[in-house]
Amino acid sequence: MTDVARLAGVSHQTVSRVLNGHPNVREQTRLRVQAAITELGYRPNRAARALVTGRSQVIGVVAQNTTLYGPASLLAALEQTAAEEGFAVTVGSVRDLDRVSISAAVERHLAHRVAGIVVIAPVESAGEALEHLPKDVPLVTVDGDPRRPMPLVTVDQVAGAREATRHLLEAGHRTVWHVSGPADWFDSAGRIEGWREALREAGAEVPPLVAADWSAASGYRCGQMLARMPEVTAVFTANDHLALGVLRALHEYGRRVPDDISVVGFDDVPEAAYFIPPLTTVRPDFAAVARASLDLLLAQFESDTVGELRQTIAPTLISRQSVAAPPR
Amino acid sequence: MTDVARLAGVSHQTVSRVLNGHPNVREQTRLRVQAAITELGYRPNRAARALVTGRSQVIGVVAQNTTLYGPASLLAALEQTAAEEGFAVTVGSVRDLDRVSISAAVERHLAHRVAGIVVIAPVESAGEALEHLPKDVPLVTVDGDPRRPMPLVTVDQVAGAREATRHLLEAGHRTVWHVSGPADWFDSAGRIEGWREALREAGAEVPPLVAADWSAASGYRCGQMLARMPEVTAVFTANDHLALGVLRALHEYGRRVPDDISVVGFDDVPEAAYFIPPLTTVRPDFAAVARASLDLLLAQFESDTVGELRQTIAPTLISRQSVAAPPR
DNA sequence: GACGCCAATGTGAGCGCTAACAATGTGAGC
DNA sequence: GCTCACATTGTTAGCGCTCACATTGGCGTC
Repeated sequence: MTDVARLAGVSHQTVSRVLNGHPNVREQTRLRVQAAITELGYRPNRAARALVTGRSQVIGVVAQNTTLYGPASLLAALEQTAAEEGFAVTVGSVRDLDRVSISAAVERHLAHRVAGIVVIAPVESAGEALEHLPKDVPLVTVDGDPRRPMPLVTVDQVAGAREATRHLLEAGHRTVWHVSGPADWFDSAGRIEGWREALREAGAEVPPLVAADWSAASGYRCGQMLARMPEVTAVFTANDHLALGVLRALHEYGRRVPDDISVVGFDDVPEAAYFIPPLTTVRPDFAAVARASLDLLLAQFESDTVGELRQTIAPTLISRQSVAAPPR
Repeated sequence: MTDVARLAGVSHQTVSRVLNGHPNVREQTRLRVQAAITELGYRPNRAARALVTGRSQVIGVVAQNTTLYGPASLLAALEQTAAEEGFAVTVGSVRDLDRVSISAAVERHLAHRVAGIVVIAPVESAGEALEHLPKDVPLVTVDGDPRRPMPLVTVDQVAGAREATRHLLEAGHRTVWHVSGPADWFDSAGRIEGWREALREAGAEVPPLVAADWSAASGYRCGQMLARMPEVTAVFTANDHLALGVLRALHEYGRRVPDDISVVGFDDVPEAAYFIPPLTTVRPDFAAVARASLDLLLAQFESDTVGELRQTIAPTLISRQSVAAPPR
């Protein structure tokens, strides 16, 4: 920086002002400084800036399994959005979403003086951890516990599930079965709730819940059960991979989709359109979630609004060929 | 740090020594300092350390589309491995893998004074960019151009493809068709090469290449073509999503898998075992790739071995039910 | 007992930057 | 022409840490 200043014939402070887009710099000076920067290939040291300002232009993300489609998409969207705002993103993935692991990951981020933290905390066990975190950095939870008083962005699971279920009822099915995600995920809970609500609203009978995890494997096992129950004509699965497993089981038992049984998934993974048959599913808007999360962080940077701030992102039903009227 | 020093009754330098595990500190002193750290909830400021040492404990990753299964898995594995070594990972995703975008992403990482950079550079256009990068930071490419003299870690695409093809030939097929990935990806090129080699070695006829991209959609379109060609009895697709598209097309045209046509994929995505039928595929070892990449970086930290260092990770064939003998 | 050696600790400087304030220059207004 | 306000630039002091070197004390050696 000193070199740049010397070459441009100004003080280092003026260089700093140019770098930070300070208003009171003469146009001519600015150009001279920029020329010097280019000529020397100067690159500001963000570590030094972080030291003096106490905040780096980095946002920390805490997530559990960034291999799953949902978290991976969200992470990518966050990175994209953050980059647009001039922030870098560091990932702190975590083996389990328990209190100790989350605290450790947050501590790691704090040691780097990140400007803010996004915690993807979709399970029960994460909730408590978040309340006991140091309060000295803006924090937003995604898919977190709706009952806790923290800045939170979530996909509207209830609305999505309700829409999926209603879609099946409107196709003429008397009721809809649900293969749910793991019991401790808020996503599961929300989807179950939406499913139940839609059934109740329509006055339909609520069949027993079929509990699974998120994997195609467990979907397959549940599918083997459902396939042998002739009264099952419509299934809403908590995600697309479960749907895939169900589809395969139904196929093996010779039950045709959608002729004999209709299936709706959740997530709209890119290959859902190429399942056999193409899957009707619910698409969450990850970009919007990322945008909202970042906005909530940015808002906290400006004012210290410790907020009950909350954003809910509505998902969209994507209609394909896995839904039809029930057999008569 | 000063506070900790005062509370422990030592100098700030001694605190620093304890923090960095320096040898010449009396055990008793170390304990006193650690007690003070705990009591005050002191957390070292890594930005300050980065400033004085000129390197932060952060590794920058440049990648294009971290939503795809391969890159996402690799990123997660890198993060995991880096964490074990005490490094954080920041992601710099990039819209296109051209020279300008890559340079910009690398520059962003350099501004943060990352300790090293991993570039996931699976396409032709990335190669040139990498040679013109500033040399002042250790850098490793993953899935990059094998012809360029840089530290490189790759999955052995050729070996994987050869194994997949041979597996089909050994099942009795006269030849194997290949649905390839995008032409400018090294992954595609390697898989094509392995496929050709295996056919030649077996003295089998080499059918025309069917070129696609990585998506299930394009697999579906290629599948529609292959389904109508009665002489096609075995297909090796460049990834599992292509296989999914092919499977659906074959299904629609009434060609049974594996009875009429056998299919092998590449990647072993988690749901591949639940395709209809379960997909025989080739599984790359992302954890090993991550490990090797990090080792190559760490090696560069220690000595300034500007290396022709190169690591190739062999993938494994996972045999499921999408392969059988050809119809007679 | 003087000496040297080494382990353990302290001291001072400075990494590259920004914040706060000080010091200039410039033009309008009288 | 002088003053004042304001735009522009410079100066100084750290941010929290590590590095290089200085200092202290204990112990073995001759």
